[in-house]
Amino acid sequence: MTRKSEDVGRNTIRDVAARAGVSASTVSRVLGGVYPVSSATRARVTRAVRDLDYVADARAKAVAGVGTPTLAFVLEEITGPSFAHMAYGVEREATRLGHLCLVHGTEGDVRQELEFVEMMRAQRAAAVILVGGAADTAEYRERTRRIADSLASAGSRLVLCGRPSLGPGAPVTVIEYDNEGGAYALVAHVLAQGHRRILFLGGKPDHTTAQGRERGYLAAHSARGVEPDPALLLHGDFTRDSGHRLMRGALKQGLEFTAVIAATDMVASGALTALREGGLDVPGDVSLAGYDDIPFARDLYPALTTVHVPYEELGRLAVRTVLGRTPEAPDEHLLLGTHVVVRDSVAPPKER
Amino acid sequence: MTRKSEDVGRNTIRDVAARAGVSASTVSRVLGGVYPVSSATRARVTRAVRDLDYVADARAKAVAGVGTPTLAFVLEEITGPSFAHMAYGVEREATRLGHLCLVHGTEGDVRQELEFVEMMRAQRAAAVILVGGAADTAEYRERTRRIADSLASAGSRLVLCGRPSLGPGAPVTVIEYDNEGGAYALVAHVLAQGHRRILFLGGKPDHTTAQGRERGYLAAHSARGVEPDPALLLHGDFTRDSGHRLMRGALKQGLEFTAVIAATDMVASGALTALREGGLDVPGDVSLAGYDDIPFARDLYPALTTVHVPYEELGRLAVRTVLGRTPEAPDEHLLLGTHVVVRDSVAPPKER
DNA sequence: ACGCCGTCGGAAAACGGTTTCTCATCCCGG
DNA sequence: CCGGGATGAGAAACCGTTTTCCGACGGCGT
Repeated sequence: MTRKSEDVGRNTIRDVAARAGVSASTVSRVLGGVYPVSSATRARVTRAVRDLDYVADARAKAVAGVGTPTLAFVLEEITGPSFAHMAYGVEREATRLGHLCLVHGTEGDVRQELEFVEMMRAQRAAAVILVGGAADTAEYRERTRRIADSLASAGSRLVLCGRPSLGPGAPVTVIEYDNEGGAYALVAHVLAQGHRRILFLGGKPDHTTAQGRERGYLAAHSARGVEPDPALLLHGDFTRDSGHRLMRGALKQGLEFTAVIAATDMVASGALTALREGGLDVPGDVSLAGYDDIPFARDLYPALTTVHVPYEELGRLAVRTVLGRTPEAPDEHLLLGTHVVVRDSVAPPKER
Repeated sequence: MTRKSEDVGRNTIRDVAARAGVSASTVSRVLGGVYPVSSATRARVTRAVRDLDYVADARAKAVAGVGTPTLAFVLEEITGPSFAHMAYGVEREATRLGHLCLVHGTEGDVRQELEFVEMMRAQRAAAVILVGGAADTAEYRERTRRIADSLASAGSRLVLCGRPSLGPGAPVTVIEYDNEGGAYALVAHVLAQGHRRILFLGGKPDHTTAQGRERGYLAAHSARGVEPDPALLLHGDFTRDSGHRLMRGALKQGLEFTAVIAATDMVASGALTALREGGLDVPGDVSLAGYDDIPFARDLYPALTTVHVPYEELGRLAVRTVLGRTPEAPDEHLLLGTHVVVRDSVAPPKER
């Protein structure tokens, strides 16, 4: 049962051909499947292949124009739980469809992103999926537009996931979730409980994801006819530590509020700890809500009310959509829904 | 300042050569860097390259024997926080060293793992990093040994990360952390607080990571001269839900214990919620500890005492080590330390 | 007996690069 | 005026596949 491994080693199709006493073309044909080849020859070839433990070089196949192209997934932070779920969706769908999946973290650095995209162009990747917000400046649009064009010209397609879309006509696929809508619904829920002074622990001011959530916060207020106090609008980033720091600062500063909305569950998680350290009970003294619905949200104490974002589905959809398109297809836009998950961290404000 | 993009498109080195009025060899040399080429020619070529927005096909380069090989990272569950940190380490170190990084999730399925390894062999990947425990059966060893050999023969090297190592002589690099030692130290800590009946929420019985932690649990007991009650040794898996279910079962069943050790922080997280649902205070009524030190551990309430595992470093080391080796190098073994992180979830048992 | 067609397999050209060989200049000293 | 070493650049071979093109061979109908 054990394989004759006398002769293993990095070997080519010609080695197989030699061992089977046929030409390289024949080996290729046997392996390829369709071309008519006599069963005797076929047997000899498959035998040789097995003996040598031969696997065709995928890169050479790629050059010859066969073989499935790779696809690339680019995010800011691999360790973020929400990004991890997108990555999961992308990877699962990619392997389901038989594609390899490259991954790259940019650490929010534009230069790294650019460099990586260039490498993907060289790899002739099927698609490059860029995820996560960005500063939506004119410079961003121009730069990303150039990326999209150059990828398209190299035969790859750019996918923007939760990123600001470019002007119309760019060869780009955009997959988004209803970011602002989720925030709106969440804040509306908190307002409906009777809260009127809601602290917002936001992200970076020029980060589009942060901006969208902030817009939702504001829109929900004005829909309800309440004027939000600008002093309650804080900025940091999407990390746990930011939430902790911001919350601690707000407490020390003596800000008045009865509820806190964190821009992400991570932020909420840090804020929760800070509240606890400040001796405050959640939701008894102050209500708290997050965004993203990461798996841990329900194991926090109290279980965190938050907005569910279909991250995995977002990833799956990104690859499914892009693999159907020709690289030069015009821009298209998909929007997935979000919804509030009500748990235990939001309650009506205390009477005073 | 804008690029003349009249002529972009998937174009080859020959297109560039034609436009610059030189031969393909010359273009290659200009791009390659070292070969002497007159500055006039060089200028013309670089100009043409820029005009066409040309990038050499990385796959073709690979076939020709230049270009940096890819490396692959295989894990069970991409979304697991500890795995995510390893992935982060691997990816960071890979890009630092200029390598691309493929990622693949097996969902614990041996067939998927095998298929993927075969693809990596075809890709002529520099290394395949397999992470996460496995059932350490004879069949496992034989299979993995075969994988190692076949990868080595294709010029790739296998890295086992937190996985049972094979017999000596296998062409494998093994990077581990002190799994059992961490569990030992943690349980010793809990015993030192005075606990004598410690519930263990373990993983799958044949999973080596789970086994190691279980061994640590037992060893710490016997070092202290206490006989652990076998009824306190439960099995599940490494998920949050498993912890929740197991804990709920133990409570319902009326098991007696004053402390709980969970096989992972995720398990602890589920267990914590179950304890709370059961009206028990942690650590007032029962102490709780986890394993992995995921970032969330300190935002649980109470902050979770756990064992820190240097996951990111593990990943970085895996890459750094393997890229220095020739594929056929004999087996080598690295062991990283772990340590207990004392937080608030463990206290002395209640007087009774 | 002969032409034709279908089946099978080899030689050679592609794929997009790099690298080795080879050759034409140029510049210099003798 | 001529030999010779740099210097620069093209032609051709190569990397490992696939695919096109073509030839050989056997069977069949007329």
